[in-house]
Amino acid sequence: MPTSAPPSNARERQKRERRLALIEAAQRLVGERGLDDVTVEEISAAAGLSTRTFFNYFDSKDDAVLGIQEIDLDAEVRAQFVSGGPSGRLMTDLEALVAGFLRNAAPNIEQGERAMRLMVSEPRLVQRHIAWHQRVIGELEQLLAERRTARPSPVDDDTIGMVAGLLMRSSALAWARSGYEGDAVAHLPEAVAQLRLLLDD
Amino acid sequence: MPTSAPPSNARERQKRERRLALIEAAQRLVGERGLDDVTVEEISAAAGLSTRTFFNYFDSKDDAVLGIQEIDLDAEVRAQFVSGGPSGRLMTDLEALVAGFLRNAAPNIEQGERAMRLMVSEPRLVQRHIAWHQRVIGELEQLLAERRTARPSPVDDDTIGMVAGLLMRSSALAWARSGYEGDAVAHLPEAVAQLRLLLDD
DNA sequence: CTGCAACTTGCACTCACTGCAAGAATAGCC
DNA sequence: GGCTATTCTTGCAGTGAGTGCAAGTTGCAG
Repeated sequence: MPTSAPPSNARERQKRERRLALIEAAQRLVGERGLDDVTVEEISAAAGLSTRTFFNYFDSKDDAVLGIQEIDLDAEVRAQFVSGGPSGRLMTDLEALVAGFLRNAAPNIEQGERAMRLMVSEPRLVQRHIAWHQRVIGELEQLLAERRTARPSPVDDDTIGMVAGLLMRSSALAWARSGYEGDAVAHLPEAVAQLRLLLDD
Repeated sequence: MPTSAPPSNARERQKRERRLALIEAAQRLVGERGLDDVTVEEISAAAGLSTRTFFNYFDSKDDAVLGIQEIDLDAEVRAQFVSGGPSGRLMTDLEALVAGFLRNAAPNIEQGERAMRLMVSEPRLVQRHIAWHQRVIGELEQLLAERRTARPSPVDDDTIGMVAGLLMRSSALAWARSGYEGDAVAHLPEAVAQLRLLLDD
């Protein structure tokens, strides 16, 4: 028996299934008809749930299409960053941290890919995707405050946060550009390289 | 007679006045009661206009609070960037271009400042602000495509666009941090410096 | 003064989203 | 198995954002 995915608990399993069903229905319908020609009612019905229940799972229609969920960073990655690691060089450690977030971003890689594809045709989703970065950055800024005691930096939190957001999106775009090879994390180094290239003119 | 602000045209003047009245009312009411406890109807009434007219001026309540408008880049700045200038080094020229956008971003500096203040208490506004960057970046990506013919670059458009967005927001934040000294453009070099500092670890 | 174009407004409508309270499913305990 | 506390779903009623349309109103040009 695998240790990872299925929590023996029957309640948790159904919760997960319903969540996935909603995302799946949302992505399919929006792909067919467009974001503004699909109602939450239709999505819910397609997933076999009530409209009201939809909003127990997602804050908005857009969130469901993107499959947005809470991000839970690995405790290990978190602890290492806070204590000034793993390398001691901020930019390098930031890259490791972003990788940690990206790894836990999408539980389902196909849904992540479909979300990326839909962003091309529905620009509003890009905005929501970027807005989601904000939440991650909020989490990150707490870590930064803690890390500062261990290892101060002259760079302000805002800049660090924005660069982290940029790297997440840039990785996702590189992933898309590659035709969705591997996962987004695999394209993080490429994102960093592009950024350095620009800064070095 | 000044060449800049007042277009003798009576229609244009009233349009501008109504627009400003709506922003002013929106910012005041939201400052007093919070974003979710103010309706568009109330804002419109406070500005002496109908609800329907409100939506002839702004796409959403949030846009009015931020005073968001179309960005019109100076033709000169635009032409220079497209033809590979002014310096020929991409990062430097990008900075000049961003300065051009920032200069035309807010016609009224006090309203810009109030918008920044409201973003602190209303996080949703930050998201809308960032979403507005997206529109600017859309404009910018066209310019990039044109510039490429004059002066190719190994850096992809997405990265350049995101860095431009980062610089705009970073400048605004530095401006806020300074206690709103001068305008946002004045803090652009600071934003660039912070970014370089981080990249150089 | 007159006809034209731009702008405002009211009206009716759709739909996202929320709070609440009642009902169904499940977990855990004996 | 049966009982109870908890959690989750759902219906209902409501608020308010945002849109299309058609009818007025206002400023503009000749």
